[in-house]
Amino acid sequence: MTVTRGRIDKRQAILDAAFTVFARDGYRQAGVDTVAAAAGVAKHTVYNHFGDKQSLFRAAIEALADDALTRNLTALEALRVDRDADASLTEVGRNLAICYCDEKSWALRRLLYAELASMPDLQDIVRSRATDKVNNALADRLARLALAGKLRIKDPAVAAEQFGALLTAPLEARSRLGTRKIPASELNETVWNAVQTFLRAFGPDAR
Amino acid sequence: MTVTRGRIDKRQAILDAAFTVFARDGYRQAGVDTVAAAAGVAKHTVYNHFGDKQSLFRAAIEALADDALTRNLTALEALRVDRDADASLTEVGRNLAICYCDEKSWALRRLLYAELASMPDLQDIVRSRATDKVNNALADRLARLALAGKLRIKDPAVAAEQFGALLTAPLEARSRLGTRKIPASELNETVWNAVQTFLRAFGPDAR
DNA sequence: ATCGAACTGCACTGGCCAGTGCATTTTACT
DNA sequence: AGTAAAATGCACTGGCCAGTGCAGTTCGAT
Repeated sequence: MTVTRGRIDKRQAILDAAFTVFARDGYRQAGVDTVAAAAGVAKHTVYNHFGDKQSLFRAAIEALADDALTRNLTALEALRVDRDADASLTEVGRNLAICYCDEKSWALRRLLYAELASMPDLQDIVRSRATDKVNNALADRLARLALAGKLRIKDPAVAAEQFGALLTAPLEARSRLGTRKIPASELNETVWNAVQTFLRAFGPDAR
Repeated sequence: MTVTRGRIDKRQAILDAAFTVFARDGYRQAGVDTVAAAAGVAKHTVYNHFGDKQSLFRAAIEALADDALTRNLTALEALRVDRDADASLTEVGRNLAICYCDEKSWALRRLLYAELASMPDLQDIVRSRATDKVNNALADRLARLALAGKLRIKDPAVAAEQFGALLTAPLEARSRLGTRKIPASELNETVWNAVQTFLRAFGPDAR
């Protein structure tokens, strides 16, 4: 049915395996042999599809970024004008926190950080494919809440930046850069702290 | 005068060179030969002092963390009860921002992130030597401001965490993980944004 | 002046791994 | 059934680098 189905399947299998192995071992430590084995594929096949190790890595990062984007955009959908700001922000906060603490997200950030020096463009790729879009979407939704009189916001972009900051920075510290799983109660508390502070600063009756 | 002075000097030279080279090339990519050359020392001397590459790396990280601690604690000294909260917070914010954006700080975070998987204990070392102490010191000072009626804070630890979040997360994004130098005007603006939001949430006339 | 510890220069081993070549087999499509 | 593209298995090269061994030199202390 599908054209060259076997080929496409293998490509995806390699991509998945590459992510798993790179996330576990890191880019340098991971061997192409290991990736091939994890994908159930001959090493040659990997090279046939991706040319060299670096291209494979890039492809894996890009796929990961796209995946993160859709998950984050979905998380934002809980932020609606027709809802109570407090409850809505809390739910979005929780959703975003869960995305942020996902094992895949941590792996992506780790790999990015680690190879920042040797592949500086990777960061731009991830930013333009995921981070920026999520921030913009969040700013858009905050702007609508502000228009509806539910928030007092001068610059939606700054507000979005700070909402993200109040969420992610504490999560980063508390999860110890992703090496510790945050218990649900602590996660909820962190989200609650972020939302409370955000609302004190930007809520409808903020000074 | 000093016992085995020559030895101590070499040790420090190696440590400095190790930091420079590791920061530039990354732990894996950096060669011990390169470090030795940068220190003006024979490779054997490096092994005499530090045993193996990993121990050298750990020692360099620890020295870096200690250095960061003292710089950050100094930065906090601008936060005084006898000053205007706004001006005081802004100055501390600026000081901390400068520490955070320092090339050494970025190098430390990068190396930490990159080797997180292979040396998980490094993070604990850095946290206990630097991060935690800075956060505690900040929380202490905020508590004194609160006692003096200049801030409305329930939990100083959370307030400190969030002040840090409002500062560092935007800086991380805007400097693109340290690969871009933030112009002074933008840095000031970021600090100002953070302080304004913090004061709206925790200022004396916050709701 | 002498002794010993620390340092040097150089050559070498052993392991790791990206990437290649080739002969063979499987798969997809006609 | 036949064909070409894709995949496989395996052996191999070449480069990189941590760590060692050794013979000789410098330096600080007594």
